[in-house]
Amino acid sequence: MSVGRPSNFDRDAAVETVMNKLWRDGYEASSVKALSEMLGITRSSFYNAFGTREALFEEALALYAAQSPDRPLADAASDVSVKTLFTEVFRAMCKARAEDPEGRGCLAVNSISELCNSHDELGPLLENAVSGNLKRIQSILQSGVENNELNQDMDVAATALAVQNLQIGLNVLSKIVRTEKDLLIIAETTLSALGLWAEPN
Amino acid sequence: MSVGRPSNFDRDAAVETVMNKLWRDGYEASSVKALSEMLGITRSSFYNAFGTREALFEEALALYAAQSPDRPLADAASDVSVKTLFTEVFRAMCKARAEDPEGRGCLAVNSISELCNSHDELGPLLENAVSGNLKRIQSILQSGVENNELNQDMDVAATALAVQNLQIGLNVLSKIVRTEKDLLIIAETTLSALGLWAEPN
DNA sequence: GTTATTTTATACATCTATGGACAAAACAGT
DNA sequence: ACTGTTTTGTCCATAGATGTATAAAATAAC
Repeated sequence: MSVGRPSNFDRDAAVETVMNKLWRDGYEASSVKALSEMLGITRSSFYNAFGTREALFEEALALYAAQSPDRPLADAASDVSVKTLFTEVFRAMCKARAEDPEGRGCLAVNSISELCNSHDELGPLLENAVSGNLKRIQSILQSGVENNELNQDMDVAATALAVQNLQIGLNVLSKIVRTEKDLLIIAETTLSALGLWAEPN
Repeated sequence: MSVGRPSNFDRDAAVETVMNKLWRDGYEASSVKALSEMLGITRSSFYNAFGTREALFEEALALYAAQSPDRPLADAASDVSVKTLFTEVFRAMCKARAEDPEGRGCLAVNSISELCNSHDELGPLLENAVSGNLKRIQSILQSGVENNELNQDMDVAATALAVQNLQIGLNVLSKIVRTEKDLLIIAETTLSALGLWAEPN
């Protein structure tokens, strides 16, 4: 154990707890007071352990990203089928969203909706996450075109935007459309139309 | 003028002011105190004039719906081209979202993201708005199939969900994608793929 | 001018929320 | 035991937020 008085709580577990609350209730609805009480610590310990609420948000978002259903898009090997990759990722997304008993959608998308163009620090952070996501989708599509898996005429930039839009829409709509079946219909209909669905109809 | 002491402010203008603040900052970030100060009235007058914050939210949302770019979907005549209708509505949406200097997206979608599955009264209200929207899209598509304008094989229910998802996604993404051109690319790419874009490519 | 009505103004009590200050507590190392 | 380090607990001052209660003000109707 390191030097100094030992901490009274599990920091990693705390970040996860906070992530789930931010996911459910949003950023502004999660005050330092509320978070501290939920963790069973004083605000004093909170500030000492996490610095600011913004900093903790960033930690929670990083944890979320590491376990998000679209994570395979981030570390995509170049040898798998592009259609299969998208199909599987959207399948996993629909399943995860439908299985969440609280219907919280996606922490990142929720935060974009709440904070972009209104929070000075976190807004730009989320914008960067979105443009990073777009670049990954685009480069996956590009590799599919180069592999001859996708149509040579595909407008990669346009299609990437459409796929990202599908992703964001699904994550919002999953708060209301609560069955995996209906979410899958959205994903399959749109991806099929874009020429990106792996299974034969 | 009616009986009693005359009001000190323009109620209709107040609802519009509140609508714009809710649009920009969201529901929870718009306290009765903040709204009252913004309107230049006391909280006393606020409660007297509007009842509760929830009630005022409903008024603001109704005002928003009446001037929203997707309003043509609500009062669609049955004799216009379905493709043209969707194309024009999405064109107008892209234009409106890009032109908003504050990048606020859509009040309804923002509120769905913030309040669905967390606010007891407004959550269900927004859910109903979404399902009403879906029904309108669906009935427009249905009329297009019956008019032989659209493919007879079209899965109307699935396509309606996909269109609604496009709509919701665009409204969120418009907070980050700030040019009308890029928003139009998303709309055109997706609607074209779904067989719902009016112009030849 | 009196009455009824409605809005406005002020006060109240209570709770939330923030962030810093400072001392006390609990450890590791020596 | 002593030192240095880190966490904890407590207090502080200030501001935001809510909803109600009560009185005062401003009008229309009569």
